[in-house]
Amino acid sequence: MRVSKEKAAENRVALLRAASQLFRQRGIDGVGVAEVAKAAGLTHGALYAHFPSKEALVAEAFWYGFERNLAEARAAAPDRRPSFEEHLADIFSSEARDRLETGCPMTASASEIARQGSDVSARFAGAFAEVVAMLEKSLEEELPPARRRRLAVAAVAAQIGAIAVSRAVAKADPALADEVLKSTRKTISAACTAETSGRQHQSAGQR
Amino acid sequence: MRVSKEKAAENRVALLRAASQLFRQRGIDGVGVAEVAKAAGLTHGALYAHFPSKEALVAEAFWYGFERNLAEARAAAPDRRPSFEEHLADIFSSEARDRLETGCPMTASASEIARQGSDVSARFAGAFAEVVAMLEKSLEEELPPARRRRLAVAAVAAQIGAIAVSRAVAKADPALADEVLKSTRKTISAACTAETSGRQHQSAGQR
DNA sequence: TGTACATCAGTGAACGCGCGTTCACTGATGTAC
DNA sequence: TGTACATCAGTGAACGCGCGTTCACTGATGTAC
Repeated sequence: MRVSKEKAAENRVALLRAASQLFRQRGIDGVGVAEVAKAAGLTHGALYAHFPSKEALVAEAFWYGFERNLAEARAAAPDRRPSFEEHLADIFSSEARDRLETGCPMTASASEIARQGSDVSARFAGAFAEVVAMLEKSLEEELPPARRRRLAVAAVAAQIGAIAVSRAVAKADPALADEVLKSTRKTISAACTAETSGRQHQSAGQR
Repeated sequence: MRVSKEKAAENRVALLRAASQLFRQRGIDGVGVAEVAKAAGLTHGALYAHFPSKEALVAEAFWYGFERNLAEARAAAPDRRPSFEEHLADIFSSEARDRLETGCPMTASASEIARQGSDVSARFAGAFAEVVAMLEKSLEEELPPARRRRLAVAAVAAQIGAIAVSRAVAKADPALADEVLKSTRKTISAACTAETSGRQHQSAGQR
């Protein structure tokens, strides 16, 4: 039976939300289209009225989950811009690790993305660039542009690795899981301090 | 038909090698037991004479692939111990990124491991600890134990993230893929330099 | 050393199940008059 | 505003296929005499 345009749009969002959460929780290959549709209150056939294939759903759901988290983070602190250290405290927290199905889609699916199509790869690259830009802004008064960018890129990559490792060892060695987050965060933080203070004499010897 | 004990042992290794390569290349959920058996020159039934379940195969294959790589790396430089910087150049290289099916099982499956059982988690934790120990040794003359360990843990976590991100964005943005490796490596390297030179005054203000 | 036989690695059919995708159909929505 | 009808979101059966696992069977190996 046909459904109003508003209801159809709602259903589309419900599909994206269900897909995004399930993919983060159990992996892209670990969840079928029928389960996604069911979680959204629909049948699998309806899904194909909104997305041409699972691959397309994966790409859109990745972006949906990412943007939603980013918007939420921005809404949480609307007036002031968090410092680099505050960002680090946030993204390297054990809460960020334990929040699987509502966490960042990049950290949830990092090693699976490489096996997806170029659409998904493009979305991942876009999300990565947005987070890097956010961190760069928090370093505006601390470092010149090139060094800001280098540190921001490294921080995001290191965070994705630290969370993935922390999750991977959590079952077998919870203490190690916490240590990984703490050590990686402190090391990125130390690199930032080093760049900030020892800027001039280091740039002379580098190239 | 029964087979000699030597042949059976060879077959077991063939299964582990095939499983290890295929899982790294196409993901744990992306490869079935029948395909693994076929790649090893056997039928799927034979696999269950060696491993009680796919989960068990995953755990053993992970460890097999990891140990084999480590042994190879050690055999490549038997007389001297590589420096920290040499390790970094090695593990953050674009070759390490592009060698998917023979690369490190940790970087290949990072985000998938969290969804596996505790056997696999334990193997991952063991592999992580071995690589950390190797890096710690390369820092023996540079830093006191606690700082060695912190930097080594951070370096391995950051590397796993950098390779995963580099692979994820490679299809959509090859330049970004290279930048991620380079920036993360330089940042870890900078943190090492900072720890080495500014050791004393920093440890006083810390705790 | 030669023979009889238990062992067991490997085969391949079969199990129930879920996968992604297609499609004829339904019936409320939205539009044209 | 009221009526006729085209549109199309959503349904659910069906497609071929591969999944992990089980099991009766085969026949060379390895052992006991």
